[in-house]
Formats: sequence, C-alpha cells, structure tokens
Amino acid sequence: MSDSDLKQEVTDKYSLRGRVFSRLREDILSGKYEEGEELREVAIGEELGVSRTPVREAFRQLELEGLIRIVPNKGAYVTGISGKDVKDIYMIRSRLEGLAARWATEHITDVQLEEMEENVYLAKFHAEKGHYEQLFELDTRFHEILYEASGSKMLEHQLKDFHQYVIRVRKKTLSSARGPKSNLEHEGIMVAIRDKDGDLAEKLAHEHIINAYENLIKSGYTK
Amino acid sequence: MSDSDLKQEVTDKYSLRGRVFSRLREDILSGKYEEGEELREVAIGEELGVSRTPVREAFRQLELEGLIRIVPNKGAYVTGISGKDVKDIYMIRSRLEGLAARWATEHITDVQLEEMEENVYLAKFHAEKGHYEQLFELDTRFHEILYEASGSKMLEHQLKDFHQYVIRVRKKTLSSARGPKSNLEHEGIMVAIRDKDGDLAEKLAHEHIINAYENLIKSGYTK
DNA sequence: ATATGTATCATTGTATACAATCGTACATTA
DNA sequence: TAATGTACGATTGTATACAATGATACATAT
Repeated sequence: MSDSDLKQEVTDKYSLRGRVFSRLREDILSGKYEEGEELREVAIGEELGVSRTPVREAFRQLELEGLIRIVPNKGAYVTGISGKDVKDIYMIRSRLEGLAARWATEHITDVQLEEMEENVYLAKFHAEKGHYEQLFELDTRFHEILYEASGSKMLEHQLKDFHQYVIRVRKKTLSSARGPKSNLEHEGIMVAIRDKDGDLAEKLAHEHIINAYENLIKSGYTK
Repeated sequence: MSDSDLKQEVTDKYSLRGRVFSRLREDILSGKYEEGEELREVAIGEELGVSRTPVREAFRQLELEGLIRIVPNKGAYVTGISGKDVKDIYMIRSRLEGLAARWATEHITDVQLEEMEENVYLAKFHAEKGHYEQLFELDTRFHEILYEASGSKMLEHQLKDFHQYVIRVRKKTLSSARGPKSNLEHEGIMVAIRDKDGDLAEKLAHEHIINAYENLIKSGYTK
C-alpha cells in the first residue's frame, strides 16, 4: 500500500474515536437512525460509554463522509439521500467501475482472479436457489474484489465510499429479480479481465452499473 | 442546493475549528508544510491562538480529506502524493470531467455559460501575453465552472477534491508552454456545451485531462 | 389576539486537566 | 562493543469544566 495514499483508510479501530466512528457509520448505513434524525453528543457518548470528545471527533469525520450534517451550534443530523443523489452516484460509479475493470486487466493477481471466479460460480448456485441474502453479500464482495484488483488505492477508496452509500438503497430492493442477470454480467466482466481485454472490461463494467441503476428504477425506487 | 448532498461543503467558517481547518488546508496545499512534516497539536494551536480541541477536530477532517495522515498515539504528518497517485487522479478525473461536461450540456445556466465564454476569451489574451499566473487562475476557474454547471453536487465535490490535490502538482509545472493549447481545448469544450452536444463535450473534456497529464509527464514531473 | 421581549434550559463550542503511549537517552549486562 | 532494560519527557487520547449559542415558554405591550 502506497505510503501516501490519499483518502485514508478509516479508521483507527482501537481508539475510542475509531470505535465510535465505525459504530455510528454502521448504524447510519444500516438504517438504525432515521434520515434527518438528530444525534446528540451526550446521548451517543452514554450509549457507547465514552465522553463527548471522541464522539465529537467522530462526528467531524462522519460529516466529511457525508453521513451526517452538522449545523453549527445546533446539532448533527443524519443525512438523507435524494433520488438525484442516487442517480448521480450510479452514473459516477459507472465511469469509475469501468476504469477499475480496465485497470484490473493489468493488475489483478491470481488470488484475486480466483476469488472472482469462485464468487461468480457461487452466485450462480445461490441465484438458482433464490438465496437473496447470500447473493447480496456475493455481489458486494464481487465489486470489492474489482476495486482491489484495480491496483489503485485512490480509485478503490472512491468506489468503496460510493458503494457504501448505495448499500442503504440497495437493501431496499434486495429481493428483485435481477440476481441471475447481474451475475451473468459479473461473469462477463470476469472473463474480460481474465482475457486481459481492457476495452471490453471497461465497457461491460460500465454497462453493468447502468443496468443496475435502471433495474433499481424499474423496481420502483423513488425518493 | 439539495439539502441532502453527500460530501458536505467544508466547512463552518466561523467556528475556531472551521478556521483551523481552512487555514491548515490552505497551508498544506500551498506548500507551507513539507510533505512528511509532522504537525503538533499544541504548536498549531498556539500559532492560531486556540486550544488543542479545535485543532484535533480539524486534524480528523484533514485526515479524511487525505491531506494529513494520523498515526495513533504518534502524530499527524502531511501526506505526500506519489507519482502513481497523480496518474490515478488524472485518469479518474478524465472520466469524471467527461461526465461533468456531458451533464453541463443539460444543466448549464446562462450565467455560467457566459462566465465560461469570458474565461476562454480572457485566457486567450493572457496566453498571448505569457501571463502564466493569470492563466493558472483562469484554468482553475474554468474547471470549477464546469463542475458547478454539471448540476450535480456529488460530482462537483468529487472533482473539486481531486482538483485540490492536483493543484499542489500543477504549481510545479506552471510555466510550461501548454497554456494556449489547453485554452483551445477549453474553448472546444465550451462550444460543445453551448451546442448541447453531450457526446462531444464528454469526449473533449476527457481528452483534455489526458492531454494535461501527458503534458505534465513530458514537462518532467516525476516523484 | 398578535407581536415582541426575556428568562431559562438544553446543547454545542472550547479550554484544560489528567491518563496513556511512544520514543529517546542512558545505564546495565553479557 | 552490542544488546537489553529502564526512566524520563514529549505527545497524543480522553474526560470534564465552563462559555456561548439557540430554542422554547411565558410574560408583557400594543
């Protein structure tokens, strides 16, 4: 890992602040806190058994991650994601995933490729069985592997961030019927990467995200 | 502005933390602090006349912005940008600027378009005169207008972040002879946007960044 | 009745005190 | 001499005290 990668890996798991940050992030993304809900420093601190200081520092970071919005002298509020935000994220991701796939053709390791193949294979099984929970996990992991295989910490971080946001949305449309089709597209991307066909990999990954978005809309996501 | 835009605008100018954050950010980007230099909470606090608390909170944010790296229980260090980071950033930007240009064809306002035209016109003048400092400012501004004209706060923030990083690098290669050529490309992008030709705008903006990177390399940037 | 002023309280903003940690210098030992 | 142990100081991590701010409720005036 480049000693100078921007967009730092978050975050120090062993400090109180780090634990508060991770916990809050999880809780927000999982939907424990409603959109717009106010987070009070003391309350959060008491819940996690820490003072306000680490909570405040975690808040500052969550603000920059876009998960909460801090109004000076007033409070911290869980941010919502508008329909337009979701669309923008998908469109941005479509470009960047394409780039990641292209770079993966150059940088993927044997281990990563193997995990990708296994992922596709396993997903095929779960798709047939209708195991949506597992499909969801495999889908998430497929994209993570892709990001890692890009060989770019910068790109990896960007995409992981976006992916995180979208998870909130994706969970709502989990049981849609896209599973098998999505996995077929994964397979195509995987094969293109294996064949070191950069142009094709980029094109397929790009289309994959566009398709995912269109499916999201079709399955009735609005906000 | 969407009340739910992720990637918050940074930051509360009127709190001490906000001032510390902005000041440190400026100082790092301007090169006042060397890469790798250690930032001590007390020293920074004394310099700015505040206690450690707002400094620490600003540090946490700067860390997430990627400008410093915090080693737990040890210290905060100004991050360096490797040659590969720079390349990755340019490649990512090339995709996203393309997207921004495409969206700008749909969302640009008359006022924005006018400023863009004026920008190109003025730059032509300064390019002839060899006014590199002004060219630099105009170039920066051109891209900012483009980001704003995209109509996507998400994309705008992403690109502004990347642009910031790159400014550190660009300053080193300021007086290269690319000014006029770059401005011609700006003009092309501007015309494509004015003509509402999304495909062309995306293509030109994409190429523009690639060219900028190649010029950077040619003019001897290494690290 | 509505508008405005004011007291009060909850909450955030900041400073500071204390605890934990890390690095260094020096002593000790083989 | 080289390796290891240890004490000390500098720095960060956390808790808490106090200040500033904003919201609310109630009183007062028009």
